[in-house]
Amino acid sequence: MARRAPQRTSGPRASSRRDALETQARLLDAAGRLFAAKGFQETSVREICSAAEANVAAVRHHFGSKGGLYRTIVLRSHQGLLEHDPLPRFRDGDDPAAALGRAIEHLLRVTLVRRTGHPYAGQLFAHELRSPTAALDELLEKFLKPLRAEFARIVAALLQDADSPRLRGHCTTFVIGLCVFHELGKEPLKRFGFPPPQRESDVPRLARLVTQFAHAGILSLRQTT
Amino acid sequence: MARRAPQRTSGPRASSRRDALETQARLLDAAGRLFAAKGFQETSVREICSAAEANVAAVRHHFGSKGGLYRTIVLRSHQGLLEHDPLPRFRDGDDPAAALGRAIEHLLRVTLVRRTGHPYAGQLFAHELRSPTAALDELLEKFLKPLRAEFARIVAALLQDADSPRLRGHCTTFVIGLCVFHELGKEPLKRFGFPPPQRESDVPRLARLVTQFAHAGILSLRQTT
DNA sequence: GGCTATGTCAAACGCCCGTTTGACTTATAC
DNA sequence: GTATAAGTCAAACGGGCGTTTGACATAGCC
Repeated sequence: MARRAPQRTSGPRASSRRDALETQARLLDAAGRLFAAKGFQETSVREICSAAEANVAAVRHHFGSKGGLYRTIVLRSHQGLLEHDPLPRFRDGDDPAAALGRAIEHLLRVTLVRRTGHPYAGQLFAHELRSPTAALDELLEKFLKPLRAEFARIVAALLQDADSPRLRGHCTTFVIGLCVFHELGKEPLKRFGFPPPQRESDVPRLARLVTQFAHAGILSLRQTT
Repeated sequence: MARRAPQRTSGPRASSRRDALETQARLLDAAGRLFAAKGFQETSVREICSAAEANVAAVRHHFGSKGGLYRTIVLRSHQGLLEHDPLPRFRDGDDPAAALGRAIEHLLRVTLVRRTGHPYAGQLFAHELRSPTAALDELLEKFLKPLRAEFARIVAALLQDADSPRLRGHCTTFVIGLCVFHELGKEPLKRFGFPPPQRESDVPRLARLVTQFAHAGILSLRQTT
């Protein structure tokens, strides 16, 4: 059971606190990129550490575990999202149609485009929608719940007298689905020649189409049987 | 390196061709259920064989590999789908609004409800949409492509003079997204208190809402800027 | 009878996974 | 100077995975 002593092959390495922060940063960067591209389950610790030029034990040392690293990334992405792209608030008296347009453009943007401050939030979020894990109810609670509530308020204003919990719920699901499907169904859409926009500048055009479509849909449900 | 001889613990088992078919059937049944519930990657061969009361080697013997078993299941599900729930065809002269309603109800039904003849097709399809693998382009080609083409023809008829490849493509994506999102986003929807219908009898009501919403949305895009 | 093909089984193979170990190096505190 | 804490590293641990092995049992055929 005698453990062979590790043999130093290269020269001595620095190990100050500053190096530690750099290692953490490299791990966060590589892991964020890989988790966003392939999801938690499909990304291995060895893969992350290889990309980050770090030792596998660094994950445990700095983040406790693979899950801890992932949680850190999701949390920071969400934090960056809140800071750089706050959800536009719909206030009483605002034009609900305009608010719908703003909310849809916002959701499409943060879902599809790599934004500074939270470059992977959209893809991480999409992976969580696809297959939520226990560790990530937090994301649903902190991000998706307020987002859905915001859409629901706009939808309620548009439905006017026809508003009811059931109808509002369905409409809200429809609108969010219209936006999120572009990311969720990205792969099949690509294969059929309709790749969702990835550039900032292409979002408004799609947002206008979705908004017009959704707005007309909601209004039509005011006269429902 | 001497391999210990396997010791028979229970009495002799029959091993006729009829038994073989039964074993295959048990494997297909258990694997279909598990693959549909958890996806290919997250389901292990040992798990399948345990549920099917079969030996792990049976998978290789009857289907070549785990992938072969999965391919068989996807293929049979698609076959059953074609036989039991053929896609309603939109013919020239049909009312496009009615055709849209039929197509939407069809897609919601086969996606959400466990149908006899292909009980797992919808969920298997959703798993493939989430994370397609090379082995399953076949499903996209055989099922999703004709489906999308059918929706596209209905959309084109509804758009009338405003029809263009780009607008038709977007509208088609919107409509399919509206239907499929109920399955793709099932988990979050459940957590927010809006579980998608699982019973046959609940589908028409949702289908009517989606159809009205989508119909109004498409018509509104006839006057686009 | 004997022969072959087919099916089943427990056990093992080889690989990859996340995690852990313990020696080593360095920065900081006393 | 010495002790302590922090960081890095190669190597191993323990377990799950899909797959493979080879003995054994049975069915159909000569």
